[in-house]
Amino acid sequence: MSDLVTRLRRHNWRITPQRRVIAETLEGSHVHYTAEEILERACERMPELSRATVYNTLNEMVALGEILELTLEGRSKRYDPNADHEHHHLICEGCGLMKDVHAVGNPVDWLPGDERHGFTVTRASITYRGLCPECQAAA
Amino acid sequence: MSDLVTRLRRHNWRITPQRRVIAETLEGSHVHYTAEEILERACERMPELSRATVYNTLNEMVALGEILELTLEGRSKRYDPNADHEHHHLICEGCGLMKDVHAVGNPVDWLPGDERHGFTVTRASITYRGLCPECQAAA
DNA sequence: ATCCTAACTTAGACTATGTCTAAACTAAGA
DNA sequence: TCTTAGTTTAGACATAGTCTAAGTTAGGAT
Repeated sequence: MSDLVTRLRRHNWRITPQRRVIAETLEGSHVHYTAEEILERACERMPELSRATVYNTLNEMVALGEILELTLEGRSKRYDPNADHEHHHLICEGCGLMKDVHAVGNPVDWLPGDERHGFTVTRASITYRGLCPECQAAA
Repeated sequence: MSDLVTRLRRHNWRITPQRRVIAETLEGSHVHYTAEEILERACERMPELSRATVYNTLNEMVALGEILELTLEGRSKRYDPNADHEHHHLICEGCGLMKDVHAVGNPVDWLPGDERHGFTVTRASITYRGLCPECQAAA
């Protein structure tokens, strides 16, 4: 049973078969898929599912705050079902592998007042880069 | 005289009129333009400049390490001529205004060893989000 | 100076990613 | 059953960026 589906239902969101398949595809993964990858995987269970429904559904889940949209390099956005708790991302510069990570402290605190240019700063996300164990071995 | 042009020349890079215009357009700005914006502005000085040359030139300058490519939300990449010293970005969630900022300390130090999953972590960039003074007033 | 070659530039075709539209379908209440 | 709002669909459209093939240019060799 998908916990994401439960959370979505609380928003009085109609849980159609299409939306259920998309939510379960997202949540069942430990990597962050692109919309096209989600379409491809969801179509294995529901072949008539359309591209537009996948894009619409992902955008709506982002708007509801139940999943995160990640804009990283490479061309396409990726979707992270883990919107619950603060986390950052660690990306391998060799192969593109991505991991969720947790940093100590709040990065907002590391930004001095005179660097804020009058902004109210509400959040911060950190993208760490390096080489994963496999790519270190290959180098 | 463009300092970026000087740095590019050191890479034995042929400085053509097109490349000079692109470099000077980049460097003259305090905002980070998209490739299309650079094309548009550079064309004011050199109307026959082609889109392909702008994209090629920007990609080559990124590969040489002389400018930074920023992948932020919104659909297009932006280019930052200030590759020299470490800095992060602060973005207004209201209007999209972006500022370069400097945080205290090195974010790599805030990532505990057991959160590194065996990666060698070489760098980190922080994206701060909030509301600029104008958007606070409007809210 | 002229030739040669490699580097550079160009227009436009092509690809990838994502949005929009209009029509059809579905579910729930009157 | 009828109505209505919400949902889904195919495909057209939009945008960002890359590729290709041909033409141009710069600079070294003769």
